[in-house]
Amino acid sequence: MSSTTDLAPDVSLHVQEKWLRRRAEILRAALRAFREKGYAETTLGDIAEYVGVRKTALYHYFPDKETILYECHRESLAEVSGLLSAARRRHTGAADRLHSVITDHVRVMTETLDGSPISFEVPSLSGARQAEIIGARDQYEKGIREIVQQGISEGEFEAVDPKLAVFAILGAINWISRWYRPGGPVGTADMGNQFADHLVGGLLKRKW
Amino acid sequence: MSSTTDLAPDVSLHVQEKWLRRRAEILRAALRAFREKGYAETTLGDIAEYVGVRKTALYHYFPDKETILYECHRESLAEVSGLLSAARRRHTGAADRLHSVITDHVRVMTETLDGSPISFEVPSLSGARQAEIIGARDQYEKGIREIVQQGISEGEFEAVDPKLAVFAILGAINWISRWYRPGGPVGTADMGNQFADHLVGGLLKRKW
DNA sequence: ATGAGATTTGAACGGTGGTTCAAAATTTAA
DNA sequence: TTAAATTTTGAACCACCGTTCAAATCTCAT
Repeated sequence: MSSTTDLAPDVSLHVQEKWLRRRAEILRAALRAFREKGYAETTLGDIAEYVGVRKTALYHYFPDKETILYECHRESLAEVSGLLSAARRRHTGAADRLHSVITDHVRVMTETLDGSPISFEVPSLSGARQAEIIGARDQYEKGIREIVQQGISEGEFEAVDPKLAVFAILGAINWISRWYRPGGPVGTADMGNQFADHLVGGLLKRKW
Repeated sequence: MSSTTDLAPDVSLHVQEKWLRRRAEILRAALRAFREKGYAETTLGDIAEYVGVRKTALYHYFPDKETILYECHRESLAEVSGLLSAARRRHTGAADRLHSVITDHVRVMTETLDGSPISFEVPSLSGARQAEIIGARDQYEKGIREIVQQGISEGEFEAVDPKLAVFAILGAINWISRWYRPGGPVGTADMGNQFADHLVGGLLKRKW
């Protein structure tokens, strides 16, 4: 019947929605497995077990293992991609914009992606897919760098190397996937704010 | 002849030193391969190729792949483990101590470990080894947390959750392995200082 | 120079995991 | 209810990779 990204045109709406629900379930299970074991050590059997099927059922929804990873990446990026423009709309100053991006990114990491490890698994993608994901990631980084540069130019931030500053910020945020567990003992509703205060505060011009 | 952690007692000094040199070379190659591909995707053939031997030669020096990883972990921890006590000896204030630890840790990451990805590969260790590495890592984190707590208690730092603050700091530092490349375009001699200024500065009590 | 020891190599093994494919099972729609 | 469509399953395949082992090669020490 299906190509594994969408359904045949004559399939009923009910069947389509059921298919999409199962597909989404597989992606959720994959994300969890990748977080726990990494992509390479996760077997299709692991993912299937979390879903409650056998590994070969996954081929009804995805053509191969890598595509599952790729789709996880795309979903993660979709969550993150609007954060910059939202921060720019809401705020004019660099500090407020940066604070907003960080807070939102932490929220996405913890509430939507459940501590997604996806930032780590880029090298497992092949050729064009890897280039695409890296491209989108680099766009996001660039956008944050521009905010930092804005802060420096307007005298709000110390004259740091924006690239290093952004790597530090994104490192802190991406590392959340290493320790954050939904319902775990660490991490509260306010952690986005603490992260942002810390990471933005450290850039502000010192008043001596 | 050898057990793979040391040599037979009657082996000449010359042969011992040669053996140890080769062994160290293998560890260096492994660290590089793990950085580039991750532990799971790195084959023994990859490591061997970097050394210029065949994969089976590695068994003369290490009993299995995991032991290579374990030894990489131990070496990394050896580099990091003295940083806390050094900072405590050198400084009395929390901010100075924290600044010192961060600067030193960044230096170790970039100069000694060439951007070691080792923080990421803990789940690949089995049982007792994993517990050991996690234990040592947790000790280090705890030490940093105590510095942060000192800063809070003495009114030097904002009243943050020390655990979150330390995760942010260690995230930023560990993330270096994702973008830092020896001789690469990013990263200068002063990046440790920028990182430390940023990450410590963000904790300092605000003066309004 | 030579024999012993150290080091490296290549062949082989076995287990694992991604993938294919056809049959079985389940669901759907008339 | 029934046939068609969809979904799941299990058997099988094969490539790959960690590991073993004995032979080949190299190095060392006398």
